[in-house]
Amino acid sequence: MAMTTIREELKQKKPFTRKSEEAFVSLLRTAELARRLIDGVIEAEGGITGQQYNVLRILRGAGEKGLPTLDIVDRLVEETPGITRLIDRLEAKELVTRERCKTDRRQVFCRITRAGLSLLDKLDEPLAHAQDAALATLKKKDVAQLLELLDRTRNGVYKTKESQS
Amino acid sequence: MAMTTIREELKQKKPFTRKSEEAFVSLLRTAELARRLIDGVIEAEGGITGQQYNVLRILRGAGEKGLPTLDIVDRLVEETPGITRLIDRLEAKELVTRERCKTDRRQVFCRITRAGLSLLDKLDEPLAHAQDAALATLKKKDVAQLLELLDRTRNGVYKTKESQS
DNA sequence: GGAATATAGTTGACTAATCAACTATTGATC
DNA sequence: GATCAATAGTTGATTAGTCAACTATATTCC
Repeated sequence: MAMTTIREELKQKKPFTRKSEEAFVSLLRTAELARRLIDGVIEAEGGITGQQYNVLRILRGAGEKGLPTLDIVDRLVEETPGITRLIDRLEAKELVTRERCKTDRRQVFCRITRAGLSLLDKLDEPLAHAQDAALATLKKKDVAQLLELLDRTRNGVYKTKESQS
Repeated sequence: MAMTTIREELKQKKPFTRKSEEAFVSLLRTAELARRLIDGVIEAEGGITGQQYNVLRILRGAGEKGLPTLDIVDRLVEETPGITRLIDRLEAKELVTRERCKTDRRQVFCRITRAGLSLLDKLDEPLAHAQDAALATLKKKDVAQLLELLDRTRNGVYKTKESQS
């Protein structure tokens, strides 16, 4: 079966009256499916959630010295106010460690553990495979185009948000 | 300030090694921001969540006879197993009614109320405004292109999911 | 150097999402 | 027409997300 347009997929009788609405719905729907695909792989292979994986990736990128708790939030794909408890869970699984900073005792530095790193290693290949497969029908040029359009969309969303406050 | 690429936005030091990963991250991030923008408008103007709004829209489209509970799930932008309690909340707010079907007593038909319809009416304009504003920098052709690329991405995700099972 | 303010993070209360197990009803099969 | 399986929806238990209030530490500025 070949599902194509967002309208067919959501079984809508009438076409969208506004293209901007159609674009929003399609964007949200596509991202939701992509997220479930990725989270499924992460859960199956690593036993952690997508958010937890995202934190581990950020901490891998941060290296030896780690990162203060709230700096992690800024780098998350999906921001959350529940960062403390998210990291609690990662600490319980011994995938990260926390240590209060000596020069500024308000800050708590988070670091990824050896076990965390090897969990990420284990996930690299299956994730790459799923992502490549999902975008296999898009040519290089198409992916570049998609990236550019998404960049512009984000900037538009930011501007709209600013103009509201 | 002009945030542009996803890499800058998430403060990544190194560029993505795979374009497919970059596309996934950008897609998820962009959709997340779009969702928060839309949900913010819906919450501010209507006092309901984005999911609840989505259900009301579906029931408006279904018309007089309403729709069985589980048929709503298939039409949701973001599927949820919590449909029963989602509709419980809408019923508590008197935005929908439920009635057991007489010919098949397993099914429960959900219908939008007068109050539900007028809440949707109230939201139409501010939502259209926000969506149009967010995509204002994209030309007609760009939006069409974005829609097409998202359609193809969804199909790729579906195929990948199938091949996993 | 002491009061006011800002920053970093945690906690509690509440709401919502998820998964599995369950009830009720209908349809299929022999 | 009794049994077995399928469908429609609900409920309970667990986990996770959200918002506001709070503690502790650091900075500012008179």
